[in-house]
Amino acid sequence: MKPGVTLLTIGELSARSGVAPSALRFYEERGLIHSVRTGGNQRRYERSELRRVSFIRIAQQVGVSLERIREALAELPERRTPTKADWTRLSARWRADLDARIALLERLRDTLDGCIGCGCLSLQSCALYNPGDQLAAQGPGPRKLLA
Amino acid sequence: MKPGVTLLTIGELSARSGVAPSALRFYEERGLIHSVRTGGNQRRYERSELRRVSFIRIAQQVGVSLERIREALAELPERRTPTKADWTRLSARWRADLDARIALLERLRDTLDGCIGCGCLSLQSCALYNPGDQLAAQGPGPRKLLA
DNA sequence: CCTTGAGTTCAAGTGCACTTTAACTTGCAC
DNA sequence: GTGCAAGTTAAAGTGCACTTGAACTCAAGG
Repeated sequence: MKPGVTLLTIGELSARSGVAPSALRFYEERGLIHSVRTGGNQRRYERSELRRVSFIRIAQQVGVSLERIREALAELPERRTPTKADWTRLSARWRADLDARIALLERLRDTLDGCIGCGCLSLQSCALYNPGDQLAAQGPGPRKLLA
Repeated sequence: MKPGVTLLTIGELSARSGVAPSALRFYEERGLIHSVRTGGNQRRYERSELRRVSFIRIAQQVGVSLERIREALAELPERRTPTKADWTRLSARWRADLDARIALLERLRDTLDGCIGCGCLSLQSCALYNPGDQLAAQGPGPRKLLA
């Protein structure tokens, strides 16, 4: 066994990432991660896939859809460990989005208290709910939350 | 017509809140909002319901589930405009949660850049992904994201 | 060898948050 | 009083992110 070429089984990747095997297969189906196959058709994962999986989970935690994550990961080299430049590109792309989400959360936190005194959370005047009618204009549904 | 008792139709509430009528009926079915009925069985909403709807949408934007929102709203007086104390209670309840979500987002934003240099996003060492193994221990699935 | 736990595929099922459809009724404007 | 947009219900459908089940194969220890 050549050192450094230790591939992970799906069970091992699952254990190390905390993601169910079924979810890992699902991610692969959707093109978010990749595997090589053994002679007996079993999946084997390179260690770099662990990094991808962790990235997927982190992004999900903050509400990014799998499709958006797939797009982002598609810009990383398909099977090789990403370089500094790869991560920098991805980071820059998402920064505005993350900043916006942070701002929204902070507004909610700060305004929940603030509104208590100001009679807020009435649509006409609430700066939180109605920052330029932008939110309402985007239509209903959780589908569009990060659009 | 007594002044101050202007009830809203579902269409009006929809227009003012930016939430589809079907969603409003759905919220009512789930006990998040309430209506009174006309002789002909049509819904009429008090103005205070507008405040509830806006609250629902804001909370959804930051990833709170309808069930959690329902619980929160259940602590507000069912049909009456909430008092300062009502909002304060609700705000205090959610504060820790919101703070945690903000912290996670900020960590992702700051660490995405940081990890570029530190070889991070490998599960062993990444403080973002693995703050005390807490996230992984919570199991997979977007269902539990805010549990 | 043989057992057994881990892995495989494909199809169907689940939970959430709604939307759509169909068939029907109300209520305001003229 | 009549027309028609806006309202009503119940049931089925949709999109996302998975999970579960059935039926089967692989791989490593005793």
